[in-house]
Amino acid sequence: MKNHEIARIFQVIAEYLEMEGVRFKPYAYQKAALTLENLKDSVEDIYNQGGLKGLKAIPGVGESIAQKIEEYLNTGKIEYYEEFRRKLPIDLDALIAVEGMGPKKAKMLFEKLGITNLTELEEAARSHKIAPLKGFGDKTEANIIEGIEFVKKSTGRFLLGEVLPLADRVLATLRALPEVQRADVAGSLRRMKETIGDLDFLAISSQPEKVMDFFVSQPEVVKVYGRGQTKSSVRLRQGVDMDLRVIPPGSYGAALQYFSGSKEHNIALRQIAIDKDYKLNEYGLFEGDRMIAGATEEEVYAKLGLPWIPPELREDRGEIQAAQAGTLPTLIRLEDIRGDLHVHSAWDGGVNSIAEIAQAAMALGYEYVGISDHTQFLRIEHGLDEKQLRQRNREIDALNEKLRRAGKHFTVLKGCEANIMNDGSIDITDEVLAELDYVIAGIHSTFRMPRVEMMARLRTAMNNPHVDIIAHPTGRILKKREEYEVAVGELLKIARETGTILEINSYPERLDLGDSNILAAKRTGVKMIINTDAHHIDQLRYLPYGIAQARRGWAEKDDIVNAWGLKKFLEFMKPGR
DNA sequence: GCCGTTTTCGGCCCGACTGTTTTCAGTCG
Repeated sequence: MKNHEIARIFQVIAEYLEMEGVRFKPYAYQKAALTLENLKDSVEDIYNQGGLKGLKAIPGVGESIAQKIEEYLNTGKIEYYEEFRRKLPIDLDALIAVEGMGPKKAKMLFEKLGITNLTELEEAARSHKIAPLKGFGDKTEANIIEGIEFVKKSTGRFLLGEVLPLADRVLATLRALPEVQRADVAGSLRRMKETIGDLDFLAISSQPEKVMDFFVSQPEVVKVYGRGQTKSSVRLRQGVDMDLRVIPPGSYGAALQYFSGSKEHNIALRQIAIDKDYKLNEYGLFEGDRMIAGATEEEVYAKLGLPWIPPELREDRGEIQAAQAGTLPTLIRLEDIRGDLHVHSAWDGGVNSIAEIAQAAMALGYEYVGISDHTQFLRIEHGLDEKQLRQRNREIDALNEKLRRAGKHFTVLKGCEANIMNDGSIDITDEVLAELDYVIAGIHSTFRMPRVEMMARLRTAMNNPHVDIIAHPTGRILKKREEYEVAVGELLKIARETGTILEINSYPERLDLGDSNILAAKRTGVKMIINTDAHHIDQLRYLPYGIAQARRGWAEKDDIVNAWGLKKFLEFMKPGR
């Protein structure tokens, strides 16, 4: 799909415009980029069927942007963008990925020091060339160095949400090949880790040659590292490396186990094999020279005296002991989820109407959906004030009435994503909060607060009898920003004491709480909720990423409040309303 | 550059914070 390519270009155009200090236009390009990113249909199809007029029907796309899409579809480039790149030939994306660096600073550093990329930025910062510049200083320079270090730590890894759709596509194509009897994804992707280094595929095939031919000649391959009988490695245009191994059927389970990892889990498993005088490797489980298991994972685990362990648990975090004791958790599944409670509507600048959201949620088989628009503090997100919240509530009431009359067993809940101010207070009056079905509260400003103050802030918010759920509790942004100063142990204790639910946010950059915090929450007896934070109905499909985190954190149905029916869910909300 | 149940022009993207300054520019949500 060209949608993503064009969205990316629009995003960079927005940054270039920002750089030049142009007002409002960046917003228009950003909005168009967001819409394209989430569009279900390909712009090629839309253009082929409806021409320029069809493109202009896309929200946020007008005359000028439609023409640029047309230009890209016809020529593969957009001259407006190329012009910017000639004028300011810098790796803008990489530079502003550094926390604290924005388009303006990037421009300044290019003009004064000729900095075009991360390496040059780091060199300049380390040799103290940046601090003396007007508008910069020692702290900015130190922050840049810190930011670069964080970015470097996470380079080479991709978000689960970035690579999973890609891997699914490759896997589906592999499985469709007549020469392939079986194919699976292994590695950290199978374990659904939040970030992925590279993709490992395994296959059984009677004609490995043909499978390898296919693998190395996929349209997105830009580099072939190697092509052999049993293993090939390639790099895709998206920057991801992929391996494919063809495995003999008798070893397939052992190989799947071995290449799924984690390394720590495998070491522990091999130790069990050694204790039984066996040997375990990627070819099978051996007693002396005799293979006693290998075709399936189940038989490998069984011969080691263990039930099959779900890949998400394979981190040597106690899953082997639990398996031995027969106490493995029954992990939460996508099918268990009854509703999504963190969804933004057009009321706060999201894309879709509440009716559209309800429709989409029903199509996903949900029993309820909660609208959680931003509140007034977040002006940029068009946060609602009390009056607007009430207006919106009336719309929801009317919609519920309509659904009821149509005989639908579906409920739209009235919520909000309120802001936790620096002192822990909420930016909406108690009176209006009490009129909602539930309240999510989150921190959206002043992240660099010292730990003691941050915890006091959170404690105050969680003690508020109207605050039911804390959104993205640690504030981390994967590959971009560390957690804010949260003492997770203390947070969990307060959550338990106050009956506050902690969110598992499914947004691919967040996945917050993360897996180990989820496990800690479960052990503390804190309830959680898996939400998408969707700003567009297509983002309701982010939920599996949150489910994956929850599964990695050992969560079961009982731990997750939106796996409960509506009545039980509502009864669990605080009695402050 | 987009958009319209007040508008085809004039709004939209505001407010807090940080780090730099001595009144403000840049960044972030």
